Parts: sequence; C-alpha cells; structure tokens
Amino acid sequence: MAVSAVPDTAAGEVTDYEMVRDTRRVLAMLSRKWSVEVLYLLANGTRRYSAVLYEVGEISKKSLTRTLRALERDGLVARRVYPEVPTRVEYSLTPLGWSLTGPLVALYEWSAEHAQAAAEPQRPRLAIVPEP
Amino acid sequence: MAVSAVPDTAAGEVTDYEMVRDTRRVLAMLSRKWSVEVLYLLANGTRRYSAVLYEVGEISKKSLTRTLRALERDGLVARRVYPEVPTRVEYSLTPLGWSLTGPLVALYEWSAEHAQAAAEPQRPRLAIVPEP
DNA sequence: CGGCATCCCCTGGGATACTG
DNA sequence: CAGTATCCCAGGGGATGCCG
Repeated sequence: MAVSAVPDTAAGEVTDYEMVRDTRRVLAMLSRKWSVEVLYLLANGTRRYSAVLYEVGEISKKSLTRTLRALERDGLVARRVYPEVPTRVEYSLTPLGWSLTGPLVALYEWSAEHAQAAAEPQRPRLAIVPEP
Repeated sequence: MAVSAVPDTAAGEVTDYEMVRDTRRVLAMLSRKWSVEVLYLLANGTRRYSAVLYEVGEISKKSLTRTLRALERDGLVARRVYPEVPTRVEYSLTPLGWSLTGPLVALYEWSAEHAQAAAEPQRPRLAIVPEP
C-alpha cells in the first residue's frame, strides 16, 4: 500500500484489507447524520438528554436516542442514569470519545483548508483526450 | 468550542456550526460504502474502470459508477476517457484526493490503536447510580 | 423527563439485462 | 469496455403519540 507514511505489507505487515476495514469502522461510527454534532457538543461538557435535544435543534427525539445509543455502543459516549423523581440522564464523552476528537478535528481542518477547491465546480463531463 | 487545539469563537473565530458543517462535509465524501476502498486502491496508482471493478471484488457496476462519479464531483478522483475502439477510461487520484489520504490514514491509525477498546462489549444497560 | 412504538418516505446498494 | 436501465430490498431519518 502506497498510502503516505504507512508501511507496506512486506515489512510493516499492514494489509490493504485491514486499512479499509479499520478506516470504514471509524467512519461508520461518525457517518450517522447527527454523530459529529453530538460529539462536538459533549466535548463542551456533560449534557442532559433534553439539553442535547434543545442545543442540537432540529433533531427528533427518536434520532437523538438512536444516535446516543450508537455512540454509547461504540464506547465514545457514557450514559449515566440518576434514579430520581423525573428521570435524569446525563451524557458525556468517554476517554475513547475524547481521543477521537483529534482525528475528527483533522478532518475539519482538511475541509477548511480545501474548502474552495472542494466546492469549485468540476469541469463538465466531456471526453478528455490525452495530449498526442 | 473546547475541542482539542482548535481556537474558541472569541479569538480564533471558529464557530461550532462551521466545525460541524465542514467535518460533516468531509465525512459525506467518505461515508459511501465503497469510497475508502476505491480511494486506497487509486492511491496505489491509476486504474481502468474494469480493473477497479475486479480489484474491489464484490461491488456491482452500478455502485462503482456511482462511487466514482461522487468522488469525481468532490474533486478527489480524476476521470480520463480515451476515445478508442473499445472505450478506455482511467481513474486516478487528484492532488486534492492525495491530500485527503493524510486525515484518512489518521482515522485508520486511531481505529487500529483503539481496536480492542472499541470492540469490547459495553457494560450492560442498567441504571448507574453516582457515588454518594 | 426520557424515552419507545408506529407509520411513512427516501436513499443507497445489489442483481440482472441491455447498449454505444 | 464502460457504462445505463430497471426492479427490488433494507435501513436511516422525520413526525406523532403514548408511557413509567
């Protein structure tokens, strides 16, 4: 695999298959519609369910619950239930969740840097003949 | 925004909204089922359509075409058509595509490092009472 | 308060067949 | 060879309503 600084299969013992598999595993954690927003929100501190619901804005309760459950299953978010009269539930980032903000911010920075490049319209889809 | 090394809105002028927006923009480019695999494949060198189809393996032609078109629209992949008898089409990474392999590999490395942490079963979903 | 349950829609992906 | 066209299915997301 010729990708940047990653060692090849010969010496470093990293196969393309593993790279694809692992990369997709992370992406699967993040590609849900509201995952990033919730993650960034909790990075600002612990929140109650209703607080997250309010701060995210347009999300439905069902989607929020699904998102939080998924993040919890992936070990990125911790859920704590306080058995009080009206139930209180608090969500926060786990250490694992925190460790993921690094790569996540790297993605953001890439997008910010290459914003116009990525936004500029591609050349029309015509047959492009190579120079003779 | 308290996320790692990113400056706050006050001084650095980076809003949560922009971070969420830009991060999701990149994720949208990558979250398609076969995007990563195709990207890694083309990182190994230019490929013809049929070569990609064969090397990826289980992908359908329809999905591959859609994936390539999407990657092309996002400016990550270049498409070159040779007007020959049986049509020949070659796909390769653009400089923008190459620049994305960095953050992408960062994701892979995170996944590789935290593989068991992410894989270990979460504690059963019971009410967890905070220490008194 | 913090969810499930239900219903409905829309998109992405697979399989197959056809074409310039 | 490099796609389209067509049909189908599964799952994610929104809206609403009910509940301990």
